[in-house]
Amino acid sequence: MKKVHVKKGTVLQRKGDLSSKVYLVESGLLRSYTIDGKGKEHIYMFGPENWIVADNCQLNEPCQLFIDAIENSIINITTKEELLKSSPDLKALAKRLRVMQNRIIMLMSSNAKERYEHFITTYPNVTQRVPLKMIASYLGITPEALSRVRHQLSQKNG
Amino acid sequence: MKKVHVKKGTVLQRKGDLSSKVYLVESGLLRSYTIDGKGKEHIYMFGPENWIVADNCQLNEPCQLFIDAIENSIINITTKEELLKSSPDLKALAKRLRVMQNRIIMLMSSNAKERYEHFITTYPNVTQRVPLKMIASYLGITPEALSRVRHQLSQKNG
DNA sequence: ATAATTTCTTGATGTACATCAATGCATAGG
DNA sequence: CCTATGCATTGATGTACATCAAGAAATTAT
Repeated sequence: MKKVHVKKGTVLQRKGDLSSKVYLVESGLLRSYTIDGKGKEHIYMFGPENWIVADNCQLNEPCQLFIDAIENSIINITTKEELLKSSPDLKALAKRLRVMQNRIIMLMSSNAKERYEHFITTYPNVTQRVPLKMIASYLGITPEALSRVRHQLSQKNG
Repeated sequence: MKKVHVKKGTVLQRKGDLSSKVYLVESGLLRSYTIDGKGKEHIYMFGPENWIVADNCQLNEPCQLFIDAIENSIINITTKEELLKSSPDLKALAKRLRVMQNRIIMLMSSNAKERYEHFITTYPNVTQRVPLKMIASYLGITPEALSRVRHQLSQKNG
């Protein structure tokens, strides 16, 4: 747990970094965000005082978010390994957080087709077991829109 | 930790219930969802085998989600109190999960105006400290759209 | 203070998806 | 088995928001 002062504009983490840390904000304001395929920024989270900012990615996998300071800030930095040592229950929750993070990013940056493709790769099992209108409801689109997306995709793939 | 068999269609929790439980799915498939102001359903999560389904609401506050079984299922039911007893660290994470849950529901069910109103009540501090284009980026809309929403709102409130 | 850059606003136009409506297919219950 | 209910698809139309463009206001740097 290392305390540091960072200036407005300081970049703490870049998408693709491997050793993603956990930032506890003491004062100031952090921000985490992604950049989508079209180069558009999507803010995932603001981190004001007492907020925890982190990328819920797999340990040792390239992370997804940029994190920077948008005000001069005082923050405490920890590693995920350290946190896991002190409370191993977190492991189960980490998966859950990861799923939710991906969902939020998907909802902010993907169109209907991308959402559907994301779903069938994430939940290959579930896809076969529920009516399409439920998948549409999960994706935040209408059954009609999903039907048209599927038609489009089936054309393309034969 | 009580193990129960539930039939397809069984409702385990209704929006507004006070004693929201945690459901560990052993086999089968659960679903959690909200119903928005227009009566439209939005699926928050599917819970297949080994998934945990729960409403990340405050203890003793009315919950937000409906939970039901969409296949015959075997599930283990726990209370949140029980979980907190066994690992008190969860408390900090619970807040985080709650924020994320609300965000997901907002992204699926709210238009630009509702998103902005939701933001200023959730982050009254942050609103004053960041440029509007960042708020727009957080809300999943364009700065132009946010500007028009704000214009609309200022008309109404004087 | 002045210039340079960024932010915010406003208008015109475009588009992805929603909504509404009708029809053919499944699936379940009597 | 037949009927009823729900599901998926397709077409026509509507709409909220995106995109593009330009100018005004505010902020930052020199």
